[in-house]
Amino acid sequence: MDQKLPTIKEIAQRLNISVSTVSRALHNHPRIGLRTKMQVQKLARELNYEPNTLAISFKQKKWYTIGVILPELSEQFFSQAISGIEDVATFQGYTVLIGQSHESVDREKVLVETFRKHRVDGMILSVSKHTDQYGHLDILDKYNIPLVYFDRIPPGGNAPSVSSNIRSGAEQAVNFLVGKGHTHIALLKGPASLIASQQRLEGYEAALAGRGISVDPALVREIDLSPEETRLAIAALLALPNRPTAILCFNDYVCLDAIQFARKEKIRINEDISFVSFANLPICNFLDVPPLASVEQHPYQQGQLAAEMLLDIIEKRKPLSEVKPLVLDTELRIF
Amino acid sequence: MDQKLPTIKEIAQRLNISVSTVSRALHNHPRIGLRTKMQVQKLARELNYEPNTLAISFKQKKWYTIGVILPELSEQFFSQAISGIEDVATFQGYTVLIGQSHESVDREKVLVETFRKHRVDGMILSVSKHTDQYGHLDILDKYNIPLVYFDRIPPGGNAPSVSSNIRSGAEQAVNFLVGKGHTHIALLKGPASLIASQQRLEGYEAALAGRGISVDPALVREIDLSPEETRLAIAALLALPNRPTAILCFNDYVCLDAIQFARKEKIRINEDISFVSFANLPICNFLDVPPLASVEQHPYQQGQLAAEMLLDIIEKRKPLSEVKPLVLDTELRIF
DNA sequence: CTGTTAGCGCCTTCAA
DNA sequence: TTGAAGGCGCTAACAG
Repeated sequence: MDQKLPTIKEIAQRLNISVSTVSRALHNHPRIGLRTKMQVQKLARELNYEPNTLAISFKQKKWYTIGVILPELSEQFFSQAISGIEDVATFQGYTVLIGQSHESVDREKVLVETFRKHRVDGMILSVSKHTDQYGHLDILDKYNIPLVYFDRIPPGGNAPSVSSNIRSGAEQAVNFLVGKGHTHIALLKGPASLIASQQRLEGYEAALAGRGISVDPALVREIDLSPEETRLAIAALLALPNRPTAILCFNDYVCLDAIQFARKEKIRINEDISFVSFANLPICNFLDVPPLASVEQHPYQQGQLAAEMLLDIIEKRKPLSEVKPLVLDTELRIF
Repeated sequence: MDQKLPTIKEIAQRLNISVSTVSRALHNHPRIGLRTKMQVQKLARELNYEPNTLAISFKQKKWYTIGVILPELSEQFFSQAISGIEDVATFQGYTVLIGQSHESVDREKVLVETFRKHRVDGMILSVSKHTDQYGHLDILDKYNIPLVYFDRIPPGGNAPSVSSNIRSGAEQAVNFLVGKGHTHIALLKGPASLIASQQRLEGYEAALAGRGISVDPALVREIDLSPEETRLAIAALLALPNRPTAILCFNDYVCLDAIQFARKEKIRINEDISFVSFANLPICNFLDVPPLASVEQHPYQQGQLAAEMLLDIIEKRKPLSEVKPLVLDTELRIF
């Protein structure tokens, strides 16, 4: 039983030298006797010495850990993102604490508090879809805990963040549909609390305007992303005197729900009504009738960039004033 | 800027008492003056005092964190599991470090080492599908770091673990198919390194034997779960003089791949060949032609149980000798 | 080149 | 009921 791990103190005693010498030898300090250095390192190896990270964290008031709070890991968008975050963090010697808000503001608050109390060095967070106040996040500033928003970012402000250019993504999608001859295009936009909802609308309107098509407000439905509201929205759209011939969905999950409901109403998918959405999740590849196209948002890369941004701040490689929100271009994946 | 967080030392100074008194007052130590206690707690509240978890971790050699290593979070089975783990851990005051092996043994090793060096209090791990040696895991014993295997458990031994009764799940599935009139049932079993592969085979054979159907070895294909091998297996099965009329797939992802390939070969899904699989992932609900049935494995609950088991060990609520591998019953979800 | 000292924040004997 | 002292493992400023 290696129960007790060796400490530098032990090494020092065995070698009859001081702990500081051991510490320096272990760190390859320049002005240290070659002989002693060798001795120390040899013994350290023999004893299987490993620095106690807990002690180091304690001393340096830094625990080389970042906290990541995402709404829902079973959404592939977020699970791919966490991979990107994890890879970068690991590479830079950090570990990743994970927490899911499950779209609950309360859980989000609790998680932020927990991570703060655990003194993580920084956080990456996608706000829950119900988050419309940000006091629990602003507070992190006071504690000097850097925060990078990921994908779902709060309105206004220019806090550090990484997100995709949803507006142009929506334009790409609508232009694609118009190119296919559609003029009656509906939009399932998300809840007002997510600025990405507004951005979808802007892109949608801009694209239509660019093609000289007027916006029919009846075709724009706000939903909370739940299957139920999606169902209602689809029902409402189908009940319209002149139905849309295409629907741009908030994301692939909404799209799957929408397709399912539409199918129940005997709509022939991508014939009677064409579907286009956001995210381009792997799941789409398994559908026999996927949406016509989906806006790729590169979650893995976004995760990487968010982690890099956060670590830049933590390690002070960049002054905070130089850290700008990062907006990534999307591209339309056509099936 | 609250830059500097208050410490008990500060409180002590302001109140002209000793740190030990403060410490005790904060902990509601029995023999402490009511007046002093009140004073201390009041000031603590005013200063927004919060114990430094880093210091406490350091002192107690315990950092109230567990490490979880899973193959792939974008597989819903594992992302649901992590939710269960997270919920239990959070509830008991622990945080969760996450790492994905991405099915690479090397990454798995690195993660185990990283977490060990970070002195996590315990780990939960699903071995990668290529893991066939366990030295990197056995070593944790020496360091007194408890480990609970989750779902993918190593052969033999009775290390603490939580997994489903795959054998009986396979029986359920095969019986279901036999009930539908199938006698020619193929099995896509997984790699030999996963004991769950063998368990599938056992259940498959037992069920067939029970129904008086002889096992045709040509119908049992070992695959590594990659789409490519799935494709080859399907091709091989279709090339058989008398094709199977049903296929039991290793899990839903394999099943989706299999269905996709079969469809390309003009097979009518669940008519020419019926498909049944394991996991019952949410994704199945979005398929217009899902497998006929899928063996529900309750990943969320399994995650919870694994976390509870691990925390029982960590907190020594149970002697290690009493911690037995836990095998959960599955149930067949019919679509 | 190496040793001594002090301290990070907290808890826990041991004394008073 | 309270205080003083020591120590967890490591680093770093200050001395030789």
